[in-house]
Amino acid sequence: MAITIKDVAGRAGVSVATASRVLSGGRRVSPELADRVRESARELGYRHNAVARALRHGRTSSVGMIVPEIGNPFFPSLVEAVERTLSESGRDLLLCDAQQDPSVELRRARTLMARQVDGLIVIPVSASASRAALDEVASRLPVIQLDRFVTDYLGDWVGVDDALGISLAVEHIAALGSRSVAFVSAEPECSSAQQRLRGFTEATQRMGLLESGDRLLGEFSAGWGRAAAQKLLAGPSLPDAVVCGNDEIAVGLLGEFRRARVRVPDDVLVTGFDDIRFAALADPPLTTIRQPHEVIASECIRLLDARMDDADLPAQRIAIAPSLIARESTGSVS
Amino acid sequence: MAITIKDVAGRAGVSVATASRVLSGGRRVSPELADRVRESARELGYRHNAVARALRHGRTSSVGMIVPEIGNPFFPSLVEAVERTLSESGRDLLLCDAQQDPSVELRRARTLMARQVDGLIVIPVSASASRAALDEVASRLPVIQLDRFVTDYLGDWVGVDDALGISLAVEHIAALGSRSVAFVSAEPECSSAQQRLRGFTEATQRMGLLESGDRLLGEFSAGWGRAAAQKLLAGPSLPDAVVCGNDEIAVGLLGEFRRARVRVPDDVLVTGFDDIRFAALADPPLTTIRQPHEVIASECIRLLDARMDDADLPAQRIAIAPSLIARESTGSVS
DNA sequence: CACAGCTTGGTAAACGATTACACCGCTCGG
DNA sequence: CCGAGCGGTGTAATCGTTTACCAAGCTGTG
Repeated sequence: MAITIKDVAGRAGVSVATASRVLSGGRRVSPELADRVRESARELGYRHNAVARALRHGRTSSVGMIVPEIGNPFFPSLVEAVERTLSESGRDLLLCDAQQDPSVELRRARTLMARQVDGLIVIPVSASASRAALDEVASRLPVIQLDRFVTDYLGDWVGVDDALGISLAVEHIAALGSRSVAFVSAEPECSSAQQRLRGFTEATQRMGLLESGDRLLGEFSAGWGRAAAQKLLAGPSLPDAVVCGNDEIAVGLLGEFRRARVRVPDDVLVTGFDDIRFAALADPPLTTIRQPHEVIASECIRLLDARMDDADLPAQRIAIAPSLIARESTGSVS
Repeated sequence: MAITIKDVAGRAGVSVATASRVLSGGRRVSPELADRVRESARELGYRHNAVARALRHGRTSSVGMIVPEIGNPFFPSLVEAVERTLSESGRDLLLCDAQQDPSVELRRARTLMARQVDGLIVIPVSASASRAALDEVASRLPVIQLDRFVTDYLGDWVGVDDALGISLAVEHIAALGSRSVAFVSAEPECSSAQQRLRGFTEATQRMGLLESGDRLLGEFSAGWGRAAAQKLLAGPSLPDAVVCGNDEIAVGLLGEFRRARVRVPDDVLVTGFDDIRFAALADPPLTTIRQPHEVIASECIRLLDARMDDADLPAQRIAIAPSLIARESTGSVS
């Protein structure tokens, strides 16, 4: 068995209470005893047992996080930012992957609750089907929705202003002279998809642009971007610009356009969303909407802490403005 | 306060022992009492407390994992596979990011130990500087090194056979007629970089290829790929092929070649390593070495479990063969 | 000089679950 | 008819820590 505080106390010739006070800084302890305890702990290689401490305190100093699918290149950067922010206050992250499945998401939420995490950060898989998990958790724990939210669910949320982001993209291509524009995104299953769609509709109307072709809604993947490009190519004429719901779609689309010898940006402008690591490396480099991960993560933790402080705080929804990163896919920089 | 097993027992009119036996299946309990307990638990919305259970059992049913940098696109897929594999046996993953810094890595290892994880999976940041963390942990916990390993460290490891992978790439480009080949990779700071470098040296010698230009060693990033491409372009002549240490480097290199109007594969062949999500979407699609994540993850957990079973098992090093994925960057499929 | 008040240490009770052990009442075999 | 054995239940110890409470000793003041 590992060294416990009892062993440390024994070797130092003090009671466990004193040892505990020295090691986790409760009350004052006389210098000589404190030294003896520290020395003894060092000699024995004592390490505190966070499980026992958590049981006693009723807090684990850990936060759970459920992500729809960690393999999706946008989420790791958010996870990284959250993990870093938490570590600044000495807390750890328990990460779970929902495998894009609301029932897995619910199971994960339950095990995280069982592990007594102090709070939960959820990027919901679905705007509707994730409600069950959130409801169940929220009755017992502080929960913050990150990035995406559940429709009509009254809870805290922090994320990027998706509609604004898309409108930045639309304004950008309009300013470059585009008159007709297509939208390739995901079915409005999660809030991001919904808000981006709404943002697109509103912005195009506001700016008096022609919507060319149907809105092509599939999923947030390069494969869908490819398929959508084929649909566009099969149509009577290409739009002046294609606004994509995320970068993966845009990258897939660019690949298909390239294969079909459609030149970007000469023949058609293309924009993405998220500014994932590879957006700048695409061919051509992708104009996109950047999400400020660090800000989003730190607002998320701030909100979580506020909620932990006061469960009766009114729900907050914090939408953070993204920014447009102009690259060659919308302008001949070369 | 939350509902405890005491509340459940009280409401069902039985002792906590009986309630516990019903709820976590210890000894047999008479059907009527069992029903009463289950009913009472349901009515009260009882959820067990995994912290208390862990303290009692001395096991947490959780595994820690330390990753050099979750933002690096190769790691999330490994994390995903590990998480899924663990969840099959009802265990959770505590994920930590080492921020590419061995001292952060050590701190993370310590907090994971404090949390009493049942085992630890480490992708070491450095082949030398990560030793301290591993030594400290290994004396108390089962540890498996994943993907990378520490030099001369006697511990379990599971990963891909890096040298073999590179030799696959070299043989591939040799078979396509290349006579001169450059190697662009990272400084041999971690074992992957070391093994890939060794694999390159051995394979080129074995096949009698000319090594063109110096080996260009920087870091595993697209930025370095770009810089390396510029160095190659500045040289007297391009090699027939460039073998890259990973996909990010290759993608950066492709971008720079494109800008310089060097045609791939016509003027020069390029290969990557890892088969990250974006490899197939690069321009041209990247020939690369695929790592079988699922196999690696499941072998990793198998080894971890074996180690947990018997701490005295001799150390195992499991190198899994990768496979070559041929795409257009080494052949004019179009 | 006596006593209030402060400091410092120890004793023991939590935290929530599991489980060794004791006990009770039944059944069944001799 | 008695005792052994067994199935089912409760009591209480336990996991490692923190901390409320208590006691003892010391200081300083009226």
